[in-house]
This record gives sequence, structure tokens and C-alpha cells, in this order.
Amino acid sequence: MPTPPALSDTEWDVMNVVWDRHPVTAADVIEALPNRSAQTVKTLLNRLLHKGALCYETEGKRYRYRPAVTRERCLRQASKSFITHVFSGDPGSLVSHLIEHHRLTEDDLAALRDQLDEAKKPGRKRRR
Amino acid sequence: MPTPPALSDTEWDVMNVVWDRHPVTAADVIEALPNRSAQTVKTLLNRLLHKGALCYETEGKRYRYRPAVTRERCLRQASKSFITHVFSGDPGSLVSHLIEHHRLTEDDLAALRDQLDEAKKPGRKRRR
DNA sequence: TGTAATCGTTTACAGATGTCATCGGACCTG
DNA sequence: CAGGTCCGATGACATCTGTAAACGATTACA
Repeated sequence: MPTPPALSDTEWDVMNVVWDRHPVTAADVIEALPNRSAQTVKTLLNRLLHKGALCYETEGKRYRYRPAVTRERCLRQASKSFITHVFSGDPGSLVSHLIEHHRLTEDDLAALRDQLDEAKKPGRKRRR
Repeated sequence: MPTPPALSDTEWDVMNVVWDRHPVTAADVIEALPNRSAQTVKTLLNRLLHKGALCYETEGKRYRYRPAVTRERCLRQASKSFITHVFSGDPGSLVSHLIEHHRLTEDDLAALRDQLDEAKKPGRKRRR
């Protein structure tokens, strides 16, 4: 279980498209990211291939890209790094900050309440 | 209200020290960050000065650094960017991810529950 | 059939990042 | 006073990022 490759902001944008709709062609990703030029997206796909975040099968001359790493693992990695540097390693203060400063919907809040109750249950296994 | 300067991971490490104990000398920061070489820390302090994140007063030949931007503003900025790219703009799913995958203490959970209750109060003003 | 549109690949490039070495001046110490 | 020390400033440098042009092969259309 090697560490998943670190992703830059724009690489996350690309990977999110791939995770959401794989398999995808370059054209699909380009269409999904109207803010970046087609060339830029192509470069990013290529870099992600080389850093092992993507894989592909050939379909005619096109590629059909797929994730080569799970979103889950990348999210953990990124969140951990973010918390370490930005929130001095304290996940609690990040959550707190989010609830205070980033508008959550009523549904979000309700879901979180449920999740907290769940997390509270005694005897629940905590992952290390 | 100009946008606060973007901070890199190592710059956050430095800024957190400054926010926690300002005013600080370079030596203070170097001591607080044993993982980086003294030279590296000095370079970071210099860059942070030039990008307007720090200011200082002279004390003899030393500098006494202070934050030139609030941690609050920088945190918002960084969290927003992180959510946008890594969590596709959905703060709720970040909070959810944190509760699931990043161990929070019982105190954290209790505090969050209180915070949620607070956030739930009807008629509470939501920021834009 | 030749020409334009597609694709992935390669090359480019400026700016950011992380890490340090070196430099010139002030200071202290013997 | 001379040599070492400490300080901030400056120079270096490899790598990463974001953005995109140029290239060669292939396909599709006129």
C-alpha cells in the first residue's frame, strides 16, 4: 500500500471528474472543466498518468481514463497534510472552523448530528 | 480588505509559530521548528515578509516579527480553496470525512454537538 | 485524395516551493 | 585589535505548478 501520489489543486479538479464519471476520454474531462484550456487539461492528464494516479485502456486512438488510486486514500492523505500544516495538527479545530465559517445546509447539520451520535457509541472501533 | 497572501505548507508552519507567540525573533521560530534547518526558516521568514504576511520592529540588530494578517482570514482562505479543489466545493462532505476518518476526542465531539445546536437555532443570522 | 480536425506526446516557460550556502556587517571575546 | 559569532540579505538550485504552443500520427470530410 504505497502512499498515493500527492495531487495539486488543478490535479484534484481533474481527478474529481475522473472519479465521478470514469471511464472518461480527454474530451470528457475538457468539457467538464471549461475554465481550463484543452491543452492544459491534456497536460494534466498526462502528468497524472505518469505519477500513477490514472490508468487507461485504448479505444481506437482515444484513451479511456480510469482512476488508479481510490479517492478515499487521496482524500485522507490530503486532509491529513492540510490539518497538519494549516490547523497545527488538530482536526477538531478544523471541523469547528468549518461549522462556523463555511455555510452548511440544514441537511448537512442534521447528517452531522447523526454522524456524531454514531461516533459517540461506546465500543465503536476507532481506526488508528 | 485585500485577499490575504496564499501560504504554502511550510509557510503555514512558520506563521503558526508567529501567531502563537508573537512577537518572535528568528531564533524563536528556528527553535520551534526543529525539523527545518535554520537557514530554511530564515528564508521562509524573509519570503513571508515580502509577501506581506509578516511585519517586524527592530530590536538592536534583531527583528521582532509579528503577523501582518490575521490567522482567521488566512484560515478561511485556505479552507475555501481546499474545499473547492479537494472536496469539489462541498464543505459538508469535508466535515463528514473528518468525523469519519480523523480521530476526534470525546471533547471534540461534545464541543461539535454544542456547536451544531448553536448553528441550528432558528433566526440565527447566516453569513452570506 | 488532399486537407482539416483530433489525439496523445513533447517541449516550453515563468513563477512558486523547499532547501541551503554564501555574504557583508555588527558584536562579542580574548 | 583579531578572530569567531550571530543576523538578516542575497544567490542558488532542483522540483513542482499552471498554462499552453508545437509536433507527428490518424481520422474524417469535402
